[in-house]
Amino acid sequence: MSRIKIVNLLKSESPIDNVTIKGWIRTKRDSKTFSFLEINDGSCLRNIQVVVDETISNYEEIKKLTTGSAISVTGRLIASQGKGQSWEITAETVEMIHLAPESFPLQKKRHSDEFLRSIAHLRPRTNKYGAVFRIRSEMAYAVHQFFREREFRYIHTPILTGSDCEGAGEMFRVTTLGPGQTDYENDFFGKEANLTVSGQLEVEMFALSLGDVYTFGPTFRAENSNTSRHASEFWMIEPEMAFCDLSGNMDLGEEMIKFLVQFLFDNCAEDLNLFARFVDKSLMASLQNVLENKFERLLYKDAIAILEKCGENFEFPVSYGMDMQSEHERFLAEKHFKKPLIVYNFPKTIKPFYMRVNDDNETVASMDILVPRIGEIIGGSQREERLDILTARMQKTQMEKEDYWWYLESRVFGSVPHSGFGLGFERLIMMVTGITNIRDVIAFPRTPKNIDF
RNA sequence: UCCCCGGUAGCUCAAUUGGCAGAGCGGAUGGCUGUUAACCAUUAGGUUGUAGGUUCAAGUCCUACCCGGGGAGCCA
Repeated sequence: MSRIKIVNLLKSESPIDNVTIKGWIRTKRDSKTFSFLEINDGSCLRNIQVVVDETISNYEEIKKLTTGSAISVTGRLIASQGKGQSWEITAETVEMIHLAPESFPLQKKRHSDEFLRSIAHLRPRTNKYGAVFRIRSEMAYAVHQFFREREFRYIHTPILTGSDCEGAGEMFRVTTLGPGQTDYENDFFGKEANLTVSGQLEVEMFALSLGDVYTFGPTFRAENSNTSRHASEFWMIEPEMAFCDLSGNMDLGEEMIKFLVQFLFDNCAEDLNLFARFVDKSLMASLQNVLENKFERLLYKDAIAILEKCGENFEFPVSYGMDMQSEHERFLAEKHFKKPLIVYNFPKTIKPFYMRVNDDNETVASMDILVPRIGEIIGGSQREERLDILTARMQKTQMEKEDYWWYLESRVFGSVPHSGFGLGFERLIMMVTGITNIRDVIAFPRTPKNIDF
C-alpha cells in the first residue's frame, strides 16, 4: 500500500479505515500496555500521533524504537481520544525501516541555533528548520510565478565566468592547474576563470533580446566577511528590463517584495506561525507593514539631509558623498520612516561603472531598497546605455575594455534604456521568517573557514 | 580583516576570593491510570577548546593559537 503524506492525512474530514504513513519518530511515550509515537514525515510542521497496543505482533520491537528512527505504519485514522490533536492512527502493523541509535543528537527540547549549525545534515528534522526550508521552497516557486505572470523569461546565466571583475566583490578562482602554477594560458579555459559574482552583465544581453528577463541562481563572493548577513555562496534574483527607467525598476522591486509576502501569507500560514510565535513576536506586524505601506522613495541627498539633521549620535559622521553605513540605513528604515524605503540617485563616485549617469553628471540612476531589521535587500540601477559614457567610466576604474567587448557591443547594436536589480534570496527568507543569521536560512552555509557538509 | 564576548557531561547551563567539577534535559534499566517537552525511581556519563606558563593548589590568573557568537567594513 502506498503511503499518504501526513499533510494530506491531517486534512481528512472523516475517519479512514486503512492508511499507511512513513516517517521519522519525533518522540515516543510508553504506557504499560501501549505506546504513543509522534511521527513526522516532513510534509508539514505537524506530527501524527500513532497509538500502538501491546497486542501488536512485534510490540517488543516497538518498545525499543528510539527518537529519529524511521518507521512505516498501517492502521486506521480515527478521531483522537486525547487532547491536543484531532486525528490519530491506531496501528495495525508497524514496520521498523531503520533503528536510530540512542546517540541521535536531536532531543525533544529546544536546541541552540549554533549547535544545530554544527549538525546541518540533521537540523532539517527539527520543527524550525523544516519550516524554514519549506518556506524557502515556496518562496522560490513564488519568484517564478511572479515573473511568469508578468511575462518575464527565466535565463540561466553561467556559473563560470572569464571576467575577473563584474563590479561586485572578490571572486573564487577556478582552475585545473596544480599548486603553484600560474600559467593560465595552459589552464583549462586558456585564461583565468572564476565563479560568478553576478549574472547581471550576461542577463542584460537577454533583456536586450527577449525584453523582460531574470536570473535566479547561486552566486559566489570570496569576501572575508564574517557577519550574520553574508555568505560566500548565496542565491540571487536578478531581473532586467528593456525600455525601463529607474522609476519602473523601483516599481518592480516594491511590487515583487509585496507579492512574495502575500504569497507567504496565502501558502505558508502554518510554518509562518511558528516563526511568529517562537522566533520573532513582531514578525506579523512587520510583514503587514511591508505589505500595506507604500515604500518611501527619497533621493540620496535628501536621505543625507535627514541624517544630518536628526540629532542621532552616529558612530560614522554623515556627509554628502559617503556611502551610507548600516547604522544610517537602520535609522532611516526603523526609526525615521518605520517602513521600507527606496533611496535613489547615489553619487557616481561610490557606485559601479554600469550604472547610468544622470544629467547632473554627479549622480547615477541607482536605487537601494531598505527594509527594517534586514537593511539592504535590493540594489539596482538603470544601466548606462550610452557607449561613450560607459567606456569612459570603465577607463576611470581601470577595467580592461577588451575583456568586455561583448558587453560593450550591446551598446553598439540597438542600445536601449534598460534597468534591473539584484535581490538577495536569503535576505528575503530572513525577512519573512524573522531569522537573524543567514547561515540558518540556507541548507549548508558556506562562509569563511566553513565548508563542511 | 578589525573591535567586543564566550568555549565546563550528548544538549542547555551552574561552580563565591584561586581550594573536593554539579544540575536539568537526553541515554540506559525498572515502574506506570490515554499520553502531549508525559510522569516516578535507579543509574552511567568529564583530559573544563588546544599548547605552554604562574602557584602548595587553576574551570577560575597570564601568553599564544583554534573554534563559536555579536558588532563593523564590504555587499545581496
